[in-house]
Amino acid sequence: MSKPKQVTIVDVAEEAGVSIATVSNVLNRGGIRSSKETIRKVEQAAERLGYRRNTMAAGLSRNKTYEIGLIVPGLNGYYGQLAEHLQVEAHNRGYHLSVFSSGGFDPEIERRNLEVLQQRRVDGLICHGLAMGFESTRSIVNSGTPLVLINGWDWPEDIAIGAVNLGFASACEQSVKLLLERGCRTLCYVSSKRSKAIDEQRHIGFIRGMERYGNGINYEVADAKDLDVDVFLRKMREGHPAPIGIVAFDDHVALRLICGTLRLGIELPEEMKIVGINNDYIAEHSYPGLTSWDIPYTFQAQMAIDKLLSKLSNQQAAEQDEREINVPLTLIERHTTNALKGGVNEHVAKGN
Amino acid sequence: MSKPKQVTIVDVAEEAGVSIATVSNVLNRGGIRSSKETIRKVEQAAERLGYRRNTMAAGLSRNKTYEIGLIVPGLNGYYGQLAEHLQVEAHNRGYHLSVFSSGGFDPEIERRNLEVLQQRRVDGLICHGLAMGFESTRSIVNSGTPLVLINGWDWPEDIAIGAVNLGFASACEQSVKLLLERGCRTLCYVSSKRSKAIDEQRHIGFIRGMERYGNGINYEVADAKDLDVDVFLRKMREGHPAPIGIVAFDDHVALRLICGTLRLGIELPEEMKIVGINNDYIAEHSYPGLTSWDIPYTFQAQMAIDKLLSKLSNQQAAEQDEREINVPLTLIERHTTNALKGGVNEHVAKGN
DNA sequence: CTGTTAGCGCCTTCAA
DNA sequence: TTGAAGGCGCTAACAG
Repeated sequence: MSKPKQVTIVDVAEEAGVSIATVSNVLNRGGIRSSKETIRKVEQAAERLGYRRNTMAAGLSRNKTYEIGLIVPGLNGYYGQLAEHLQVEAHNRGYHLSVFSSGGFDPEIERRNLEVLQQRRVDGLICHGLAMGFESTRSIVNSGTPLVLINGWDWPEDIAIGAVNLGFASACEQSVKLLLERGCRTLCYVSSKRSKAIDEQRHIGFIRGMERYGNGINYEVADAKDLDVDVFLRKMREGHPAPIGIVAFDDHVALRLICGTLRLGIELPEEMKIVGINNDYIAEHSYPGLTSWDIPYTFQAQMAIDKLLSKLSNQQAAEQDEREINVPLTLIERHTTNALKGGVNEHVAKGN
Repeated sequence: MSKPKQVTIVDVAEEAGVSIATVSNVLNRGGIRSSKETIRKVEQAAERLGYRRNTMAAGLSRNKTYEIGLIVPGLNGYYGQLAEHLQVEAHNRGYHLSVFSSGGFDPEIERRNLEVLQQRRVDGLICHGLAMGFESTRSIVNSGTPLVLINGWDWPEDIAIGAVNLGFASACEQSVKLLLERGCRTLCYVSSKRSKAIDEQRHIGFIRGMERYGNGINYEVADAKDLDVDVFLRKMREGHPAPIGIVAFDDHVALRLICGTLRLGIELPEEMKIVGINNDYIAEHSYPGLTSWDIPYTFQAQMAIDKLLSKLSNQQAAEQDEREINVPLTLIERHTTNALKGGVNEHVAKGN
C-alpha cells in the first residue's frame, strides 16, 4: 500500500515508445534537442503515468545534488527569518535548502548536523557562525564542501570561502553616537553573552563608539541573562547622571527594559533612552515605539547564496570576491530615543 | 579541488582487506554480525580514510530514505518552535526532517514544496494545515506517501492518516469563561483571518464560549489586519459596558492591544482585560504581564512523529489510533486578567 | 561469518 | 535525433 511501485523513466519510455535515454533528455530541459514530436510523446506519457523524477538516483549518477545545507543556532526571530529568505533565494536559483537548527549553540549538535549534511553530499554549506572550534570545523569541512559563513567574523581563510556579515559593530557604534547626540550622559550596553560572536561584535561596536564619541563619559555593560531588570534600572537611575542611554542586545532584551521603565515610572525617552537591534515586530508595536536597526534579510540571503553558487560554478575564478562582505543595517528611529511632537506613535522612518 | 574523489565502501573494503558486503554489514549496525576482528579492521579503515556513507546511494538501494518532509507556513514564532521540536524528535528516532516554509499560506509554493519532497522520496510528510484544497492535496499525496496533519481540522480520511491538533477552540472557550468570571461585561475576539483554519478554530471556540457562558452578553469580532488599535479601543470603551474582555488571536496581536491601552491610559486589568495565545516571550515580558495559553511543543511534536512512524512500520496495524489527537493548552494567568496584590509582575503559574 | 552478484533509477558517453 | 550500455555507491539476497 505504502510504496506502490514507483514510476520510472523505464515506464515512461515504454509508454512513449522511445528509449530511456530519450526520456531523460526530454525531461531534463535538453542539453540535447529532440523532435517536437518526441517531446510531446514523452511529456504526455510522463504526465499520464504521474512520473516523478527520483532525486537520489539523479544525484547519485551526476554526482551533484542541488542541495545546500544550512546550519543556524535556532529558528526563532532573526534566525528563522534568515532561514526563510535563504530558502527562497536558493529555490530561485534551482537549489534546495536543507535547514538544520543546532539548538542554541550546541557544538555537539552542530557536529552531527554537519555530518548528516555531508553524508547527503550537499553541494555547499551555509553556516551561521559556528559554536565549535576552528579545528573541528576544519577537519569536517576540509573534505571539499564549500562553506559560506554568515555572521562569522575572523575565521581562518582555509576553512570558509567567505562570509556575509551584518554590520552589528558599526550599528552599535552609531547607536552610541545617536544616544550621545540625544543628550545621554551615561551609557550602558545590555549584552547577551550566550549569543557568542554576535554579542561580541555588538560589544566591540559599543566600546568603539564610546571611545570615539564618548569624551570620557561613564559607561557600563550588563548581561541580560539572569538580569533583574527592575533592580538594574533603579540602580542606573540613582547612581548616574541622567539621561541614561541603553544599547540593548536586541529588541527582545529591549522589550524587557521598556517594560521595566513602565513599571518603575521612568519617563521614556526623557529620563532614559533605548535602542534595540533587529527591528522586530516588537520594535514596531511596543509602547513606546522602539528605535531599532532594520536588517536587510533579502540582501544578506542573496549575497550568501550568490557567493556559494559562484564558488560552485567558477571553481577558482570567484577568488576575486573580497572574502568578507559587510551588510549594513538601517536605523529606524522611534519614540524610545526621540520625543516626537505629533504623538508618541509616529516614526521617523516607516518600520518594516 | 571541490570534489576530491569520494571515499566509497570499495576503498574501505580494499584498505581493510575484506569484501564490500562485509563493510556494508559492519557499518550499518549489523543486521548480520561479524567477528570482532573484522569489525575492528573495517572501522579503522573507514576512520583512516575518512569514509562517509552516501545517503543517496543507500536510500536508492534500499528504497527508503529515513527522511520526513515538513511543510509549515513560516518559520517565525509558533511555527519555528514547532519545526525545531519536530526536528529533534525526528532525529531521536533516526530520521532526518526536511523543513519547508510555504511563505505565508501560498498554495503555489505549497505545491512546489510537496513536489520537491516527493521527488526526494521522503518516507512521510508532516504538514501544518495546508492552504491548497482537498482535491489538489489528494492528487499529490495519494501516490502513497503517508501524511500526518498538524492543526488540520476536518480533513477527509482518505488524504491524511491522522492529525495532531492543538485545542485552540477550547482554549478560547475557556478564555471567555475566565474573562466572564473576572467580571467582564463586554467581550471581543480580535482575529487574524489570514491564518485560515487556525483562526477559524479560535473563532469557533470564542463563539461557543459566549453561547455557553455568555448569558446573552454583548460580543464583537474584529480582525487584526489593518486594525487601528487606538480607534478600536476607544470605541470599545465608549460604546460598551465595562470592563471589556478581549481574546486576542495570539500574543503578538495582544501586544498591540496592550500598547494601545497604555497609550490611551486605559487601566489594565481594571477597565479592560486581555488574554493571548502561545505564551510567547512577549507574554512573559510585556508590561503588564500577559495572560496566555502555553503550548506543549514537545508533546505535540512527539505525537506527530509517533503517529507517522507507527504508520510507516505497522503498515495497517496502527489503524487503531484515533484519527485526531487533541493536544490541550495550559493557561498561564498574568496581570492582564488579574490584579495581583504583591505587584504587577507576579504570575499565578510560572511562565515558560 | 564472509564474499558474489544483482539491481535501485537515472545520467552520460558513444555509436548508429 | 535516438538508442545501447556502463556506471554512481550502496544494500540485499544467496552462496560458499
